[in-house]
Amino acid sequence: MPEDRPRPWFWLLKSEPDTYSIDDLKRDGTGPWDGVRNFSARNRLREMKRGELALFYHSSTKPTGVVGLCRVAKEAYPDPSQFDPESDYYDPKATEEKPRWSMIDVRYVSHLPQMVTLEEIKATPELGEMVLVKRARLSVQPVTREEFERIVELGGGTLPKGK
DNA sequence: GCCAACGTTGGC
DNA sequence: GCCAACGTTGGC
Repeated sequence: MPEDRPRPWFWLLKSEPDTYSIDDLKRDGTGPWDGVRNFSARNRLREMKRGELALFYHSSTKPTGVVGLCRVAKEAYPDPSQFDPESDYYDPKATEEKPRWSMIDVRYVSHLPQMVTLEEIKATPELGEMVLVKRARLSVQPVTREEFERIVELGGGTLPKGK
């Protein structure tokens, strides 16, 4: 995707629902997106702008797929768990002066009326170039506007207006 | 639970 | 800077 494409950009965020589900985010209103320990995913987090929309994807469940929408509530800041030796996400190479890992906050927007499964996405020709299909393991991904809108449509949802 | 794909580390 | 070894993700 060209870097000069106009804002807003669109995103896909993966979470295991056993860890943090769309229902958890709905309950919380705004939630932390932390624990990312992969450099490309982190770099994507750092590109995300407040107000931009993301597809909320449930991974490692049956079936996997997009279940709803959220938006960036707070842009990237240092993930405190990297400094905490007690945390699963502790990184001994990170220091307060030179943090390695970032997190964002996201705000709940909506559930899609129907989940859009990975199977469905793979079966939709216009979605064949999605990062989700091409680089399955990346947990924070860019999505084109067209892909975003197509998935919302497949899920029977409506595009949220404004910020 | 398996295992393919792929990201990261570290020796050279 | 390459690449083998190793670790992790995530669909199935």
